[in-house]
Amino acid sequence: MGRKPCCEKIGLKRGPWTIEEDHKLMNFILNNGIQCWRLVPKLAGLMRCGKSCRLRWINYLRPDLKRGALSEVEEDQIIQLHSRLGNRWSKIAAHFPGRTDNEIKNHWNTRIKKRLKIMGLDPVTHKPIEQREKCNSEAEQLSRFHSQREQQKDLKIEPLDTPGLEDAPLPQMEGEDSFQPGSDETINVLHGYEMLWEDLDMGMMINPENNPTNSYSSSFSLEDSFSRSTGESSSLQEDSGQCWINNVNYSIPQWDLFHNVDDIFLLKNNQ
DNA sequence: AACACCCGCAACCGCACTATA
DNA sequence: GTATAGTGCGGTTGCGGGTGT
Repeated sequence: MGRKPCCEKIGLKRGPWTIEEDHKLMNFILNNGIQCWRLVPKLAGLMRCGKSCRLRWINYLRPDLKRGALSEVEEDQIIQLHSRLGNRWSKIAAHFPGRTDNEIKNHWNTRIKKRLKIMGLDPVTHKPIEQREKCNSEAEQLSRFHSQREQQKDLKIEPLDTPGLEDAPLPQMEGEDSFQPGSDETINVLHGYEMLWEDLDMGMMINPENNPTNSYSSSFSLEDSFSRSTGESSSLQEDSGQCWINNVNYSIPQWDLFHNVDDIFLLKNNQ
């Protein structure tokens, strides 16, 4: 059948949002609520499609968003939920107030997936990967590890698809025999693998977060605005937020005034 | 200092689902 | 029952910053 695009695309702006656009969208929604996303850009004076506005609001401008890196506990919960729900990110995100499906999806794809693979777990099924596949994966890891080392030493290395590796026993965890895909025991297995790998001095590979690199969006951040209104400041904000403050000067709503945002929007929508 | 590569994240795209005429 | 509009969701892409050489 083929649906029409949600809006006329000619002449519409794409790409990163500017502070002015954020400001317009925020002001409009706070004053009028959300009734029809298609009308939002027109009424708010934005050259964007409704879909883009919706996404920007949900993923970035919503006042109840929780910013900052996901904690290890949250990460474990995501793994648990993923084992039950699969890639239903919106359902998973529903368990984390203030987190967006996009954020969780990104985190899964960039970190958790790798972490599980390195631990020998299939990120899709949460089952231990087939022995051969696992060996290959281990071989890959070892290959990278060795090649980095050997590159430093400028030495020739042996090929890694040696029979010895294939015959190597898989790490056996307690209760692994009774492992059920999708069960909560996934977490136990994860912790078991972590301990094992840490014993092998591979902790840095499993937990790259041990050496985190602070990243932040150059776009407008509500966390920054909150910090400014409350005087709170994290180390991250001192770097990014302060820089932002120094360079941008415009008024934004005081988010701590909106204790129950849902009520506000429901009220608007019911009018 | 310059370049290449890697990684994380915001944003886009297209399909699916639901409501409605 | 069918077509269409609106919205939600998941997969993918591309940009920008960080890191290594």
